[in-house]
This record gives sequence, C-alpha cells and structure tokens, in this order.
Amino acid sequence: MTPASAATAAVGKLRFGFACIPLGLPQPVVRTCRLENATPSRLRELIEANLAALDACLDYVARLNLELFRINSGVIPFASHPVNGLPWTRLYAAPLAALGRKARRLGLRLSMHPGQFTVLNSPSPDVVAASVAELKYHADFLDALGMAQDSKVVIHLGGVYGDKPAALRRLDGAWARLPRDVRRRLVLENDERLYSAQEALDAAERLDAPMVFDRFHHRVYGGPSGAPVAALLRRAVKTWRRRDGRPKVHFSSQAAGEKAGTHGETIVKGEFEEFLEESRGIDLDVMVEARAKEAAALEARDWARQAGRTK
DNA sequence: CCGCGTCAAGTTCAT
DNA sequence: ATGAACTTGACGCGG
Repeated sequence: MTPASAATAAVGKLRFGFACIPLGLPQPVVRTCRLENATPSRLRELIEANLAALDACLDYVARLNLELFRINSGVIPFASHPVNGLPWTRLYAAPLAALGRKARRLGLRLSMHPGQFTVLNSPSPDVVAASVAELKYHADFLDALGMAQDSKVVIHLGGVYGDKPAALRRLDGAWARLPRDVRRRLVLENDERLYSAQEALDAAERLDAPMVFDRFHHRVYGGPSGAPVAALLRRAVKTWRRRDGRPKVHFSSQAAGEKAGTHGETIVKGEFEEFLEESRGIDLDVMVEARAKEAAALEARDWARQAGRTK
C-alpha cells in the first residue's frame, strides 16, 4: 500500500443517499388506493405504475451520483394485507429482476423502512403476526430484485408497554422465530423516544444483527448512557459483518421551532461537521433524512467532499 | 377541476 | 379522551 492510499483509507469515506421521495421527479413515486377500492386489477395497475416510477427513481438517484436509496414501502400496495392476494413476486418477476439489475449496474445500495405498524415485540400475537408478514413482504421485495444481503430492511425495537425487560424478551423471542430470509435483511435502529442507541446496540449484539446508528434520534433520546457519539458509532460499526455491507448511519437535524424529533428541512452544517469528526477514520453509508430529500443529501455530500471524505 | 377530509395496521405522548 | 406523530402525501368525494 502506498503512503497516499494508506492516508486515503485512514480518513474514512462516506457515501450518501436519501429516503423514498425524490422531489426533483415530477410525478408521485408511489400510488395507492383506498382499501375498499383494492381490486386485483386496480392493484395490478398501481404496482405497474409504482415499478415504472421506481425505475425512474433509480436512474435519477444515479444521475445525482448518490449511492443509497430507500424504497417506499408502498411500492406494492397492501402487500401484507389479505386484500392483496396477487402473487406479485411471480407476476412481476421479470420487471423486478430488471430493476435489481439496474440498481446494481448503477452501483446503488437499496433499503426499506417498514412503518410504525411493524412491532415485533407487541404483546398481541395478531400484531406480531401482521408485523412478520410485513417484514416478509419487505424482504421478498429486495429478494425479488436479487439484491445482495447489504440491501437492508431497517426497523426499530418496538414498544415498551410499561416493562422494558419483558418487551426486550419478547423481541428476542419474535426474532428467533423469524424466517431466515427475513432475519438476514434486518437491521435495528435506535429511536427518538423508547430505545436508545445503547439499548439498540445491546439488542443488536445479542441478536447478531447490524445496528443503524441514528445520530439525530440519539440526540433526542440518548438514554441513560453518557457514551460519546464516536464511541457508540465504533460499537455500531462492529455489528456489521462483511456480508452486511458498509455500516450505515442515519443523519438528520431538528426542524427549527417544531417538536423535538421532527426532521428539519435540511441538515445543519455545524452538526454535520461534528459528525465528520466523530466518524473520522470510518467508512460509512449515510442516509440523510430531511424534508428537502435529495437536496439535503447532496449538500451533506458536498461538505464531506470538501473535507476529503467522499467515496 | 379544485379543495379538503380521510386513509390498513400500533404505540406513545402532548394536549 | 382525543389526536398527532412516526419512514412517506395521495386518494377520491363533493361542490
């Protein structure tokens, strides 16, 4: 290794992306319908429109030279609901595979983030069953694209129900019962109210899952731990095995004047510069979560580039 | 055509 | 007790 490349490796490179809604594309990325209108033919029409829109999204993300993109969970409407009995992985096997080929050709790493209704540790068996079905859908979607195991499905730990140790035991139990093809996609993320980075790390290490460190959530709800971000980040990085791909983090800033935990329009430069310090020497994929979407991701990338931290 | 009330799902917290 | 917020606005009725 030359001195130059050794120096390059040591600085820690960052790649960037954003979630779900490219504001620079004219039409909606995900169309849906009301449950009462969800006939098979309507669902097929929507799926076809959504896959076409996703195709355009991939081109757009690549054109911006970003590497990460989070796919909207609504791409297959009512995917885990009984109303959608379509064998969509079979019906759309060819277009799905083509989307995956395109993503890989463009060098994109994909991810998904199921909604708040996915609660693996609920005391209600029905809620858990619905959550497992929802996770299965997300994993099936990425599988249908043929994406490697580094394209992830990010979830939070779940609820607390007034007894966190019991809630965590239920999480462990539900996790153990997940199908392998679902579990291999999952990543645990700290949230802004219930489970701190420390707690998410404990769970991730216990369950042998990767952990996404969300710096903004950590700021809003740091939990009892006084560990500095840099230390938590290094611990999170260790939860990612080679097959899981480059460790990922989420980055966002508080919306000025709004409730704590609300994502801001863009990200605050000073905070990002702190993060550049905290992450020095680590290669990371950074999912920027901001209302300005790709504009915020591009801005962060520019700041990283100026610091010699891109790619 | 446009405005605006409503939309599958769970859980928590603020009001 | 009710509703907003959460990964994300869009659907679709009524005028």
